[in-house]
Amino acid sequence: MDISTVAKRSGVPASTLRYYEEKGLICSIGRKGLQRLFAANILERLALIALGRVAGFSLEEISGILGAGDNPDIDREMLLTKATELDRTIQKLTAMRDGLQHAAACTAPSHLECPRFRRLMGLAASGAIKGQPSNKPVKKSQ
Amino acid sequence: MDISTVAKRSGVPASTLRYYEEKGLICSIGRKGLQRLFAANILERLALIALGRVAGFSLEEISGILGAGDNPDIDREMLLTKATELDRTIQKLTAMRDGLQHAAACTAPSHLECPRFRRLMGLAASGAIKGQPSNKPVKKSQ
DNA sequence: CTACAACTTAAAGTTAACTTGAGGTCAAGT
DNA sequence: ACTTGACCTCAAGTTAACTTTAAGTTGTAG
Repeated sequence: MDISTVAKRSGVPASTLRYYEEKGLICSIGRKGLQRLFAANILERLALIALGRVAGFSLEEISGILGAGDNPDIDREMLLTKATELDRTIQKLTAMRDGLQHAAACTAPSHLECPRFRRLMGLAASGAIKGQPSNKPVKKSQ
Repeated sequence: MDISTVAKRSGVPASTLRYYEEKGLICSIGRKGLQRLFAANILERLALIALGRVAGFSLEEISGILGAGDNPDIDREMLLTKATELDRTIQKLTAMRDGLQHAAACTAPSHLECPRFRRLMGLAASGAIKGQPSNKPVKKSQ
């Protein structure tokens, strides 16, 4: 597949694909002239990268998790650490989701004054602030 | 409370507090000379902001959710939209957490070849790539 | 009352993750 | 053979979210 095919099928712009290659997150399987050629499994890898991004990992961390090369043997302990980290995040997000849902339905004048909302958020927020707030959102794709 | 007290108690640096105030995410309740004074509930608000950050919302979005002012009446539909968005994220992260945990235990040469891993990730990744990948990680706090 | 540590503002600098632009190459259709 | 459009590289630009720095002000301990 050439780069524009990958771009079309994955939704990831060609410029980003080149950037990812430069960063070692993906690699082309060869060239036809100057044009990069990618294997079919690149789509899967891009999906995993996207997934890592929404999980709040940096490209560097993702590179660590996925392995910069192809199938390096991976630090299993690190994987478990990431899984645990993710688990804490999931718990917070769950509380936040519930909080948002409740806030949408709640009749309290300000949801900051609703005890239910406060309890839900308190759950999530405890530790949120001293934890590692490591996400930074980006322009929405499209 | 003065700014350094807030900083100490919340873990959010004073420079960030000033930045958040400038952006309208928080507001000081007054001044003693030039020094900002904050109400006690600022800590709660900061926790909510931190929470929003790990949920992948931008400061602007958080400002929208929390209300720029104090207790404006909020767009309930937007809250539900955010909750739904969050729910999809949670599902992806859950699949990813399970995938990571499995990968750590799996004996397959590369987890990219382990069918269980692929199934877990496939679940999460479907839509991840065409969805709105709106997270961007940041330097770890501390 | 004076020193000074801690605050203030405004502006510039930093980082990650991209995107854009200029200038060049090349495979493919006519 | 020649044009064309999609690709290439490399460098510079962009954005969000901060941090740092420079220069100035101030509440409080001595």
